[in-house]
Amino acid sequence: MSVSDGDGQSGKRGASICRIIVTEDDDAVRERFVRLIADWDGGELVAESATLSDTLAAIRESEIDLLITDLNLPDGNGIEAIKALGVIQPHAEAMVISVLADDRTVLDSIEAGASGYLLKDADPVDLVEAINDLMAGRSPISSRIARVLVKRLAERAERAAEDKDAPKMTPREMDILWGIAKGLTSDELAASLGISRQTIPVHIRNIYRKLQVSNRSEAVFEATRQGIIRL
Amino acid sequence: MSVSDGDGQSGKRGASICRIIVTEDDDAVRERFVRLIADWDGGELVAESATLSDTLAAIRESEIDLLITDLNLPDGNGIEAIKALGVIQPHAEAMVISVLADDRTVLDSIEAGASGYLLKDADPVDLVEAINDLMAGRSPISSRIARVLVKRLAERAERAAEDKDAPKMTPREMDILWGIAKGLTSDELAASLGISRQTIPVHIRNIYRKLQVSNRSEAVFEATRQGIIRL
DNA sequence: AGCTCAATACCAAGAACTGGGTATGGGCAA
DNA sequence: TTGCCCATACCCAGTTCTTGGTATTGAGCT
Repeated sequence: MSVSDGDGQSGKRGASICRIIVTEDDDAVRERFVRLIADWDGGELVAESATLSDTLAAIRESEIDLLITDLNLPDGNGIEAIKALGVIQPHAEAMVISVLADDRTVLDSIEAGASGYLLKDADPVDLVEAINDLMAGRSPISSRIARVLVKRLAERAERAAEDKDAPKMTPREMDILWGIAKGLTSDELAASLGISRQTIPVHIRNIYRKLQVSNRSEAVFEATRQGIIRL
Repeated sequence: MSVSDGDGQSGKRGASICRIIVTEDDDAVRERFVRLIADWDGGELVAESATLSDTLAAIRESEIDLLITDLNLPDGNGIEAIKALGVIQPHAEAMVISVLADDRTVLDSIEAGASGYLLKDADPVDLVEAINDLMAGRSPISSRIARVLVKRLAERAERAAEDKDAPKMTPREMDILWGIAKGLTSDELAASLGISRQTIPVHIRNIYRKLQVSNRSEAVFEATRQGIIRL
């Protein structure tokens, strides 16, 4: 199946040719990639490299649209190249092609700025389709890798679900809570909500009771910890 | 191309046949899915449904391994079915097949517990490969959908990077900061740190200056927001 | 109709916090 | 060594918070 939804050559780079760097220390694999790009009329290979330092040099010296990189490089980690690319040429995309699939590596790559991540395994990778995906603002990602992302996003939701037994604040109490988090005094709070300054302490006491705290700073801390206040 | 890395029928459900529910309100599309599953020898169709309520009933009444669902249902949102599945049959997997690709919908689906998300577009979807992926603990995800997940994970990293220019607190100031977050008064703080109560306000003022705030609750809020205090 | 609860408003006393000073010693870097 | 900064300590005046009351209105539920 094609997990990618294809719409061909269309891309956010418009009609311009995609300038590419390929970094891969295995000569055979790299040559295969290079040939695929050469046979394709939508991209131009700006540089090919087998080491991190060569790649970093190429990123500094040439304008590119796409970095395709392995992670295990003889002189370092491809993630460094992705980070450098994000700093020097923020407009460019980055894609990982690696055998690594552990959570830490995958998440580090994505957080470093990789938009695509293909697993280098039995299946021969259709590089051109992946490049088209990237240039069209999509993210070609192997299903094993995607699982890591899904797991990560789902576990955040689980934590939020645990917070569901958090005390329920009334709308007014939420106003007050945000106010004290922002450091407003009772007077400022009253003014900003258009109510009497005498009413503020009542709400605050109710908040204290619900959060089982006894002053403003502890309330802010607890409310944040319980996810009632999201940053 | 196959973005999925295939290893065929192997799955974490072992040799057992995969029990499936298909929910899709478009009769033609649903029939196509049903036929694909019928022609495949690795799965058994437990139920097919065109509505949310039928699906919820099926989830309650039948043991299943996989829910394949559309989101736009005549009587509600398929995400509800995914949530129900997570509660009633937590062992089961869920996959979305929808035309929707907006961030909110995608993230809600994943957070509800969907492990796969295929976009219903021009490309005919290879359902069987997607099911194999899911049963093997991988996540078949269209590249347009994957982009949403990548974006979300990357923006969290960006925020963490911004935190690096957070003001540096001295060890003592960190003690004080934690103390006020826990709601201690100056006296309690002095006692717990074994220093004079007169010294506390000095540290607090320094903290205020560094965080550019003017009271305890705002300090707790800012310190939390900037990652100086981790929950 | 009666009940509960959120939201509103007011008063007052005592505790806690804030912001303005000043000063000493210790450690670390230029 | 000098200078800077952290940590310590003290004083004080003014402001704000906390906590104890009481009470009215309207929304929602039984």
